Amino acid sequence: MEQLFSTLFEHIEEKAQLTDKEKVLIKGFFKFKKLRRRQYLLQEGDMCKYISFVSQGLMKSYTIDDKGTEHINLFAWEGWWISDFASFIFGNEAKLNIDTVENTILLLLSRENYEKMLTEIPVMERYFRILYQNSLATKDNRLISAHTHTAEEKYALFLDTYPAISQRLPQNLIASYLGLTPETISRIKRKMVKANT
Amino acid sequence: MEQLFSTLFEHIEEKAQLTDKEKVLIKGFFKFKKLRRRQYLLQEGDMCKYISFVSQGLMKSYTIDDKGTEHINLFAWEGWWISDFASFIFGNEAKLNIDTVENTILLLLSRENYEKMLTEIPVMERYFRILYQNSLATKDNRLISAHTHTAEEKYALFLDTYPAISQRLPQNLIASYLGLTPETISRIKRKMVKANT
DNA sequence: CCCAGATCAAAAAATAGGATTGATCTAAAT
DNA sequence: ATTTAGATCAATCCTATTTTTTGATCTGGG
Repeated sequence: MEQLFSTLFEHIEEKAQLTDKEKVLIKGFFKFKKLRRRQYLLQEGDMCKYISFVSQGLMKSYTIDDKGTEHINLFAWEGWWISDFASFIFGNEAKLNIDTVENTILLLLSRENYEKMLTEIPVMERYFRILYQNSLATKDNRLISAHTHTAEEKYALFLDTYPAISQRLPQNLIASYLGLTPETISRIKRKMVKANT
Repeated sequence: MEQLFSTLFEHIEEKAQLTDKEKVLIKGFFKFKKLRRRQYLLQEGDMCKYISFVSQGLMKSYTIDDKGTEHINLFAWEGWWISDFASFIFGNEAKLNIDTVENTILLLLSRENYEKMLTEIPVMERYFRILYQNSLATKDNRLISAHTHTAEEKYALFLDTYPAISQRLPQNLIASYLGLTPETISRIKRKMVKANT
């Protein structure tokens, strides 16, 4: 119970200092949620009522095209937030699906508690400002990479950027994230292995 | 789309007559939900905002004890309703978990629409009265059986009472429903086969 | 016209879910 | 005290589902 917040506090304290009093307050704003592997947190068309902090586990958010293919938008593991932001902020229907890749424990923050927390604990303004700023910056990277790199480069870059998480992901999900087919990844791998021997 | 309501209308019309006008009205009160195999509909601690009619598929509701063992409360297949009734009616936190055994299509009825439907379509009062009355009666059966029958009798009775659904359930779930271990069921089966040869 | 990568179909490999078996253990009923 | 029904634990087996790989063929942009 206690320990589930430690990931969150560590994460916050990378960006802003917290007093013990603040920590106690913060805890009060969150709800727990445990999800088994491959469970939905959010489906397209639902309202996204929470932003969720991953305390343990691994999730993905994605869209599904007309052909039924998943396009992964984001992976979130320990220390990441995940939600359909447009739906959470503006209250419209979610365009994203979110589900778990591994069994996951989440800390949920409702819109109401989010606002409350920001007014009652001003240092959290700073935390979220930095958080958003960072994710905006990486989102740009992602778009640039999509255009300028070959399949092999994208894959190598992914392994390089997220070595730990690559281990935890089946490679068809990596493919979906990179906008490639699983077959392509498989062939790239074979080529890479050969090149190394 | 149309056809998803046919199970519901058939089920209602076993208990009360409906005009075409009423059918159109009724449709308006429901939302669809599609769930893959092994997905949650409801978790302990959530609010149960809907009662759900199973249009296709198979679900279970259950509690989890301190040791992490599931105790199945109810199976619901085509033509059954499922929910955490206490949570739906009184608005407290759900004590039950509900998830799918097979891919399932549900018709969801919110508390608000439930009330509306009952006032706007009085014949539905009769439908639900009979429905509740019947489930109360079977619940008694269940309790009696738990005390008075041996494992073998319980299992045989289950197969006999729900021959069709037994086919669709893995036997560890039947075990959990009957308050037995999977091993015990396995041994009973072996015994029964022997006895028949 | 070439080539990176997609698409389609099938097969192979890896995992996960379920069922079975044997070996104890326990509590209630004789 | 002893029997017995059924639980518990651990290991193994079987089967279904997921994931990866492979080969063959197609496609659109440079």
